[in-house]
Amino acid sequence: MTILSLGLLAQYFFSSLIIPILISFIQCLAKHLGSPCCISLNISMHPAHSRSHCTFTLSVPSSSLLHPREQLCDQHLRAKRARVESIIQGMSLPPTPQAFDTSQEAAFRHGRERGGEMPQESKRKPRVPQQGMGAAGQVAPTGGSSHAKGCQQLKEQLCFLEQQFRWLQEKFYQVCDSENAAQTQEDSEKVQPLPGKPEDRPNKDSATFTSSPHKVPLRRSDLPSAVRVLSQALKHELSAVTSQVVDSVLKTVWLKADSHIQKQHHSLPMLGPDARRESSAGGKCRKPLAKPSPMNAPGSLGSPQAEVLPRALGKSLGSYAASFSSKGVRKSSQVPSMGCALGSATPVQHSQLLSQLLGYGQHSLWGSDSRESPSAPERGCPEPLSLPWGTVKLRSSIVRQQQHHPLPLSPASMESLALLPAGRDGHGFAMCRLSLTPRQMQEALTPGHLKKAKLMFFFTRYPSSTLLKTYFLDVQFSRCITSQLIKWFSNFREFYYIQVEKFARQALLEGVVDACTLQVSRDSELFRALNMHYNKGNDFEVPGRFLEVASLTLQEFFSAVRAGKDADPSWKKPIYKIISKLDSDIPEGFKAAGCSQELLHRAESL
DNA sequence: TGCGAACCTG
DNA sequence: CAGGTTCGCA
Repeated sequence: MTILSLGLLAQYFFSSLIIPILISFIQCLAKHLGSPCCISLNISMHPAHSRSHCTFTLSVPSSSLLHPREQLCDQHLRAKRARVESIIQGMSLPPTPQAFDTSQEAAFRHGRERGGEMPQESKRKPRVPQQGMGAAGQVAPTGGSSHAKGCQQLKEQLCFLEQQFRWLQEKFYQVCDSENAAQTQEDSEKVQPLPGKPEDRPNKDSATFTSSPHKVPLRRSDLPSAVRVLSQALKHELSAVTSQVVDSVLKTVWLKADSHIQKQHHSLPMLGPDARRESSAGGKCRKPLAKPSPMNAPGSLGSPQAEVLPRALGKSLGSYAASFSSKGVRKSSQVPSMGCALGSATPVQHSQLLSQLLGYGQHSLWGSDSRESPSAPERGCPEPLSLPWGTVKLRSSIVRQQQHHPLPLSPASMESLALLPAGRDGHGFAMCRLSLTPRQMQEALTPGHLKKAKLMFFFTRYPSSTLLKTYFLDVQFSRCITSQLIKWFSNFREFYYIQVEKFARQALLEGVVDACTLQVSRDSELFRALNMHYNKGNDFEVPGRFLEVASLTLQEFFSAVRAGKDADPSWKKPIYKIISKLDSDIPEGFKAAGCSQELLHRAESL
């Protein structure tokens, strides 16, 4: 009996993330492979350290594990890969479709149908994944003993898995080490996996894991960005590995399930291109919001997160912060509480994801029937956190609802917004932030964020993505999120320019001669239209600067139209250029955590 | 070629 | 407001 003992990363991530997935899949796999190649799964979680340590062992009959651990080297993997590739080549034979029999097969078929990407998938040429996915993935039955082959494949999967975990573990410590030079030696010792002595690991891991994940963040309450790097690096790696695990195990089961299957082999659509695309570093996200993939959660952060970090924004209170009145002092008790509550929904969500992928109902194999995450404190965890991942589209309707029922904020209620602790520098926020798991930052934009963005438009019409990241600190930025925010402002500008142009033409028709006479005041129709759009309910005092910008925009459009420049298809470009230089600083209050939530909460409570 | 912005549409 | 397309730039 060969034991693969996988020393895991901090329980925080694995017990809630990886373990449930692995357990579920391997159980599924074991069930499917049947007795001759039975897999015994032994997961021991130390009760005393249930939140800090766990051991995960996979026991596989030695008959199916032919290679010693030493052979996990790259050369071996390459050899296997070459072999697999040769199999694939010999596999391109006429398919012999066969009906699915077992319930699981039906489930897989279901999952594939749900994926709905069969046609494209079959066209897609086989990917050549980087992390050895190929070795695990595309093995086709050649008609021999499927069980034997299944076991062989399983063995390879496990080897691969172990390698992945080890790599991930090292990654983790690398980040930790970079954080804490004092611990470098000690940690690096622990990181070194000792293949020959799996039994040694639990203790070491235990010692390490009980300290690192908790100590590091808490000790560095003054370094949120550093912790952010850590968390995001971890998320990225976890996602990648998880995705690969899922892919490889599913493929094994799938191939095992239908030894006569054919074409579809190339296209195992189960996880489809989405999952892979999402998990691959720097994966595209062309349609970020159309089909929110659950897998986009933590790991789709292909973007260099380091970019986000330089948050040492020098910008002080903008010259227009005056638009927020500034009396009264915000009580410390009002420190934004957004996201502070710990959500333990992760495993559940993963299970749901897996269930759906496999075509199971929500109440099946994974034993998860709760749709809602364990309720987080209402105040601390507003709506978004309890929603399933990435349901941005869903939220759009929420936005609409709320926009149709605007609840005006009293000027007084806005005061505290301006006085929110200046972003993450508030101690409470820093601590809160550090206690967030990667997942507890918003992974999708909420109605509150939209409202905030609209108000920000009064200050900046052309925010850079960097600036947006600066002002949406509670958002887990990904390529998708960034593009959505950018898109929002694009839409805002579109509406803005359309309105201004409309009024400019109207002024021209009304016989206005001097462009300088066109001034936008709070009484003007143009302002009302704009205010209605960006500040519905008039619960925010629009900065005077915005009136100046609007006036200038109006004059520019007026002059351009009067000069007949609108005959040029791109006659607006020069105007855009002018206006883009008129952005002003955004009040620090907008940076505050929970700012966007408060905007809505306040509206709701009034 | 990839990206961002504008443009158009629903 | 979001999706899709086009265009210009690097």
